[in-house]
Amino acid sequence: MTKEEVLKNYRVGEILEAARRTIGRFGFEGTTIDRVADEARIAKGTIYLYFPKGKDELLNSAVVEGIRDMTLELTRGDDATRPPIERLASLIRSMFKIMKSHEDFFKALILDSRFVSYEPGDRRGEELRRVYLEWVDFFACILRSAAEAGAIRAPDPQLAALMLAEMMTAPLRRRLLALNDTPPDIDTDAEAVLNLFLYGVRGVHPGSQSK
Amino acid sequence: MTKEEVLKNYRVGEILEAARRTIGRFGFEGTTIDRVADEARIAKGTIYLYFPKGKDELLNSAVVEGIRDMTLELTRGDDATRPPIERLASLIRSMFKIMKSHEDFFKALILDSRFVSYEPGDRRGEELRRVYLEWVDFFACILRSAAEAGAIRAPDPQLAALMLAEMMTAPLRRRLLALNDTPPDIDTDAEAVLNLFLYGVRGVHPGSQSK
Amino acid sequence: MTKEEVLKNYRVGEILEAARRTIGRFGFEGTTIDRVADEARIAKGTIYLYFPKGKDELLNSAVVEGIRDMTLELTRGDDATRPPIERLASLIRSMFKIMKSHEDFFKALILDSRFVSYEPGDRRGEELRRVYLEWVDFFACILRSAAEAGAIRAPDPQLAALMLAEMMTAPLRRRLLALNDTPPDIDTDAEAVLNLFLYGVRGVHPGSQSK
Amino acid sequence: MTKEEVLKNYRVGEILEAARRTIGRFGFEGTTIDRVADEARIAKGTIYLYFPKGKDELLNSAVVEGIRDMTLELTRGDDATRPPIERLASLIRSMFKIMKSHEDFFKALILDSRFVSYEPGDRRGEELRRVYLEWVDFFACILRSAAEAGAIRAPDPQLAALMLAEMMTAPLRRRLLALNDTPPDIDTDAEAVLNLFLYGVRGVHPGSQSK
DNA sequence: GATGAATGAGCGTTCATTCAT
DNA sequence: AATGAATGAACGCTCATTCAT
Repeated sequence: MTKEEVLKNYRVGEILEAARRTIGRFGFEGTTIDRVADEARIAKGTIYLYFPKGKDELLNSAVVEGIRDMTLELTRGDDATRPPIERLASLIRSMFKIMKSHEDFFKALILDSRFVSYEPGDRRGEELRRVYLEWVDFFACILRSAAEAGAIRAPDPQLAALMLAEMMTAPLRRRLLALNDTPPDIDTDAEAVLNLFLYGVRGVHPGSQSK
Repeated sequence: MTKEEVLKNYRVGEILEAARRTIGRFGFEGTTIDRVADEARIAKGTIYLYFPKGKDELLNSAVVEGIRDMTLELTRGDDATRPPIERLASLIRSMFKIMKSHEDFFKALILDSRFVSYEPGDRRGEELRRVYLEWVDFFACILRSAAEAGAIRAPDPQLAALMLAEMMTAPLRRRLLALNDTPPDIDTDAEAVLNLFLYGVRGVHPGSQSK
Repeated sequence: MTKEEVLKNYRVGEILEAARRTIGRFGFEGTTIDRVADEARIAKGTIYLYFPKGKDELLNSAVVEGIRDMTLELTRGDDATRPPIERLASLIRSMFKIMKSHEDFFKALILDSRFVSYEPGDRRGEELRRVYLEWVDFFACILRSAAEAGAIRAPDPQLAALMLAEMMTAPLRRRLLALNDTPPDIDTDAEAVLNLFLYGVRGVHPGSQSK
Repeated sequence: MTKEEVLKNYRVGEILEAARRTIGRFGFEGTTIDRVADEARIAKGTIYLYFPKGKDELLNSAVVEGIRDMTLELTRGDDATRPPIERLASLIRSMFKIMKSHEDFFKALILDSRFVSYEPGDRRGEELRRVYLEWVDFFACILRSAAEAGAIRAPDPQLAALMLAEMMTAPLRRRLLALNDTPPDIDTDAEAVLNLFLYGVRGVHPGSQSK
């Protein structure tokens, strides 16, 4: 990679990060090119040097990269050799940590998203779909192998993964909407999600299982 | 209620419905006062007679009323005397039917929402929070009483209800993002959600439970 | 025509006139929507109520209507029963008067024109072409009938008409470029054009013809 | 002239030529510094080394030089010893050839020109005026000497020359506006212009002159 | 009350110009 | 001298809001 490309990548990354910060602070609706430029401490016109297709492309890339990074961060701590249930438990805990560390961006993503305003077939929508699908499939794969190992029962692993993904947003949503007064720490939240996902509300709790 | 108030309520309701149709058709971003007025077959200025605080107030009210209506529709078919698990099963199925019948609006709500662009403390955000909370609490109550009856285990019924709510959006999201080729019918989806919610992926399936 | 249509036509006319004044004052390049709005003493947004297709459409319409008006004004003073040469002479004189009375707009039209920036087949270009052609053909018809009457010789009346049209811009261009110090009055200019067009530089001058 | 000056002149010439090509391809409106730089295969900033006064100066110079070159090319084929009418005829034919060979640039010049957007007194406008005047005067001189020789009658040679210049654009304009279906070749066009200029529509045609 | 024409602040985008390298 | 990344003023256009009718 030439020196120019390195610089360009660096700039693109900086702008995307500024975009995510802006989205986190002002929401998607409140994210203007001016604000992103301010956040990135560059001039408005400079944005268009790196994102000639304009605002939509920029925001889309920011979100796509955000999800991609998250997936990477998630998989970095993953150990495929461990038993599937343990892996799952560990991943869910990691996920909560990740969500915590990008809280504002996630808030916007969950509560103010613009996931599929695109016409079906629009390249940008496709990209977004793909990266989201990758993330879901990462979980779905684990579930599938766990099911094959007989550790769990999952007739439709993709759907189960999707539901897991949604479940993980629940505590965040609760916090964001301030529905509870004293939010539990994220480990407790992670436990709750894992628990419900594994055993359901009727299932036998590992702890109570004993006896 | 005076005759004027009746008329006013009627108009307000019509406008809100038009707003929801517009949101369903064009998404939140594509919803302009012009389009809502067109959809309601009234003049643009008239909207400001009934919503003097402007567009945000209108959209917020439309969403709030939409959720409220949904909650009402849901509770209408509910029979509090039945066993909690049966109630839950029935409610989840109803929920899928309701989502199906307002598919476009739901799509916008889930994928293109603008839930909390409001500053914390903003009255509109509060209202939205409250009506969402009511809906969640309706489920939470059922879960609590089920737990007290020993039918389920739910240390944090509100969180469980929230997770259930999120889980129900999973099949819809899958359909909307076209992640699967041949979407199952809504009854199958409802079963899957109920199943995971009750027994988790490790739990004993009712069918397999037997023996 | 309803009252609304009358009002609308009036507004459209006012805007087009303002556009022509702006073109006359600032040239095509210097004509911005803001300036046209200022000139018409209305708000910028109002322009878009009457010209929803935007600036290009507006400027195009302004030019088209300008040429059309000119053609109308020209034909108003025309008497088709008179001998063709006399008609031609009279029309040329009228033309100079008209150019004089819209001098600024004409200046822009001749020196700063944007006649065919349009892609071939563009509706706007077609309209412009048509109205220009109508104007040229008006002269071409007169020339053709004169030729048939034996009064003149014109193997290609349309080309002759075009050349006449161009010839008439010569004195204006001379004035605009200030190529001469003391511009002759427009009657003298009209005479010169008529003379050259009728007899050429070698032809027998009516005056010198005598002898 | 120092070596540096030679190089500078060479660069200036290349840029001006690139500018004319760009004007020919994209019109005046579509001519940006970026495109000229691309066309000249130099960096954008380099243009400002040679044209520190900016874009207007550059485009103006390009046009001025274009007209100057054309005048030079025209005079190169001229033979001042021949009888004036013959000279004229030959020059008109040359002119059509020149216009043909720079068709795109001429098209822009005639139909999309920006001749006098300048304030009166602006140096650039003066330069343009001067070079145009030179071109016109070249013809005017021929006409004057022809008149003195008694070959033609031209009370105002400059105006006659201007009209001749305009007349020559008529066939080109006809072609550009596609007003005729099957454009005649340029020799026919040149004949038509010469004929009208010499004899007018009433004049005695050389052919019919015979008797 | 109801209307919709009018408004103008604010946005996304372009591009002539500058200047550090 | 040559570069091209960076700049920001200026433009076309949208749309929430107002107000005379």
